[in-house]
Amino acid sequence: MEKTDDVRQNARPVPPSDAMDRKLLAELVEDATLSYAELGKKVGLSAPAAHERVKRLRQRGAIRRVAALIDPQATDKTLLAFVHIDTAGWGKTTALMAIRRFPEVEEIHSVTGDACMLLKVRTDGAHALEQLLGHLYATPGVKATRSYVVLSTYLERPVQAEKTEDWPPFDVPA
Amino acid sequence: MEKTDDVRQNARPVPPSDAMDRKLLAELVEDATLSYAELGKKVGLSAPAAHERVKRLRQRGAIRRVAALIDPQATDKTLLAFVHIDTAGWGKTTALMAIRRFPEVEEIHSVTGDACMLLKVRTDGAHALEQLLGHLYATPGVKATRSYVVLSTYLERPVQAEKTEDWPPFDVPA
DNA sequence: GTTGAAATTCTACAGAG
DNA sequence: CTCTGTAGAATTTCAAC
Repeated sequence: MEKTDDVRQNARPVPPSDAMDRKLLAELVEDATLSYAELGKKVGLSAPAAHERVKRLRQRGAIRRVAALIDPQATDKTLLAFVHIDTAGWGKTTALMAIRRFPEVEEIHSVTGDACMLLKVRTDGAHALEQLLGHLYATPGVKATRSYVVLSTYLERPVQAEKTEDWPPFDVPA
Repeated sequence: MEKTDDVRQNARPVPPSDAMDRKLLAELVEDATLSYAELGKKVGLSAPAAHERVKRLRQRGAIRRVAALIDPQATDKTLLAFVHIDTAGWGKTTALMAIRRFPEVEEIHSVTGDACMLLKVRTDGAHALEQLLGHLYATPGVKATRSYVVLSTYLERPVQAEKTEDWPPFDVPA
């Protein structure tokens, strides 16, 4: 009947998240191959209703895209590293941004702390990382880099839909 | 007719990558909603051929899963940070691993360098990050943490299928 | 938002190059 | 190993409640 009596949906920078959308997103993050019938059953919705909401989530940009997550080893990306970069000045990032043309570069962030830029890179061995670092040092404005080579990855997952609302007290873990 | 007369499929630790598989993986990383007909057309294969190869890629584990990539803001994850952790000793990571129960934690790696562990976390603001850090400090073995808060993300993408085979000389970028 | 049915699409299986 | 063509099955999508 009513699409929804919540008008916030049209408030442009709207966070597209009510309880049901969260559940849908959580399922789709885990497995985006589900049919709308299966998806609906998991969250307690009919197929057409699930389809309608997912379509909206896509339109709003909440779902950016659906991607196959591949094993890095399948494409010979055996070495994962985080590279901290110290630059001279700030605006000079445009030259640095050129390294995104290398598929080995997965993330580029500007950060607070004792580094300016932070890269996540995945190469086929140490030599390829060296080549990449060579390009970094050849980039105008790059003063120094510090690399953190990953020994083991214990967890690596895409952005989760769930959020911890009520944080438990500190002395709980272990 | 023949499922396949290629026995290599059973050669266990096979790197699943020939030229065509790479192209398929590259397309599926970009958009996994393509039909086998569309996918085949993009890489120069018929639908059944594309289907057969993709099925193999899934069996081999080259394709781990198909996931919806969502906008962090859609689920109120406005703050991204990388947390370096210094621990006392190494094996004590089991207690630390408990923090994976928080959906805010996206990655956990052990790394070389001046830190032992590296976390990628995405929280709803600074307070939630503080809560998370509180749990970290309350974890046995955690000596200190250094957080790098992300100001801007210029690039963030899943593992790419392509690989740079021939690295260009250093003085090319800019 | 739900149910039911029609239309379209895709998947899977033949045989042939 | 790949292509064309077909049959089957699943989905998406539209209708009405």
